[in-house]
Amino acid sequence: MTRVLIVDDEPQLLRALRINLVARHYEVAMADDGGSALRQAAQFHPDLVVLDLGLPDIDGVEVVHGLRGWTSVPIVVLSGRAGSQDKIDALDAGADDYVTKPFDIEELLARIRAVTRRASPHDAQPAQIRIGDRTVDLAAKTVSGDVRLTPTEWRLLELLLRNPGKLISQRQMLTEVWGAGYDRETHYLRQYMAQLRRKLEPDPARPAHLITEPGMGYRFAP
Amino acid sequence: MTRVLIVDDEPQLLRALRINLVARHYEVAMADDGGSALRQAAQFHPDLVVLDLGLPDIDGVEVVHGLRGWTSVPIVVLSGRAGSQDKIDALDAGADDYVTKPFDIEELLARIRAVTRRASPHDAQPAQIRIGDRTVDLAAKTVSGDVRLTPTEWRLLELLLRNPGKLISQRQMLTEVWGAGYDRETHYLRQYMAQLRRKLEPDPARPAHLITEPGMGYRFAP
DNA sequence: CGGCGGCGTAGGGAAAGCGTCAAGATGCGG
DNA sequence: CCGCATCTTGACGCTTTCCCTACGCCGCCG
Repeated sequence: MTRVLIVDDEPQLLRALRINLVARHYEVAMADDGGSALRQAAQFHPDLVVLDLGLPDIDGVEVVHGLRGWTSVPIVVLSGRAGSQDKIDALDAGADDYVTKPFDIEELLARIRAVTRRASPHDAQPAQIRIGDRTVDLAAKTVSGDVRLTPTEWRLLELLLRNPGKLISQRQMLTEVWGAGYDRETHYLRQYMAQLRRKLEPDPARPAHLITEPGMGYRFAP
Repeated sequence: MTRVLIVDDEPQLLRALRINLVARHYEVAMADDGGSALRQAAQFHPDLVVLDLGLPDIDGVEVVHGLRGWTSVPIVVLSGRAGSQDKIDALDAGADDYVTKPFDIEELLARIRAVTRRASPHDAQPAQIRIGDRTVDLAAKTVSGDVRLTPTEWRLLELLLRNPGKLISQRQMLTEVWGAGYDRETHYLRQYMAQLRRKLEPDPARPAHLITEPGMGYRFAP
């Protein structure tokens, strides 16, 4: 299920979008200014952000910058301003698409489908991954043997499993799982890596797949 | 250099786009109907396709289908038709963006940058460097043969490997790895270069790739 | 021949980083 | 309002890594 964060200061537009998206089985979160948008993005971890440029507190382009500092989530910008320079600024700041108001809701949905499809090609690859004697399915969010993981554990595990063999730095893990501003909280990592090892490793005391690289980060060894 | 295939049946628009793209250091190929577009795409292997919907032979949406059958190259559609249904059809066929004529050339270029930026990190293949019988991957921070390096060793090795064949002065190594103020601590270098040789060189006593230039610095010989 | 500067090797103590246990917040659904 | 699951925070041994000192080797030059 695709998770969408809608950011707009007009309640009726917010409401209209939410209804349309929920009807199409999107999971929706909402924000009505730039500050709460950035906070929501860190907490909600959307797969897509629909962002109005005309916000009461921060300029929309700044919100794009703020998001791009730590995530590559697709961003579709809405705006009343139809000028070319506005579009260029938003796109070059890191937005993926730019739609001018008033817009046709069906067109917006098609553009949402387009950027979402482009951003998630990893759904095509086999989602079944073996860790010791357990099997993890990232798409179905299941682990064999009646093991259950919390949302945070899933985000952390997914990040590691999507980059098999590659070292993931502590900074990257912290910003991608907990959001920007958490780069120093390294003991969150120790805490949750320990949990994952307890739940997944055959011998949690001697991890064979979720490997620590001291001073740098962690690595998933297939 | 990004390779772009432009498909349009109006010679003057074709020409205008080519000039603008070449000026921005894109590599450009052109086609003026659907058939030659598909043929060109197969031969030229573009990183981006700019596609006019109104072609003399095949409908543009069919061209999108034809391309999507075998490639995921980004497609930006141009069209004179501004109706929502046209946009939806093109986007759902697999296009990444839809621009209605007449359009501002700068806006088109910004949209080209946006879709290219989104698609390009995909073809990033691991940069592997050979040292003797070992293979080093700087991105994944791995060395073949179960060799592990410490953070300081990685910083030092990375500096040398990113400048193959080039002499790196002791001063530069010390300031970049240990920070300003450590210019005199040359014995740190001896210490860690010895470690790297032990871990990477086939015969650590006779280094063939991590080479000392007495009194000056060190050099990586590929 | 003997001092000297630059280099390579070895080992030990200090510090930073890590794993673990445990308990205090927090949020959610009943 | 309470209980439960989850997320934070704190404290304490243990391991890895880093920093530092000491020593041997080699070529150069007086």
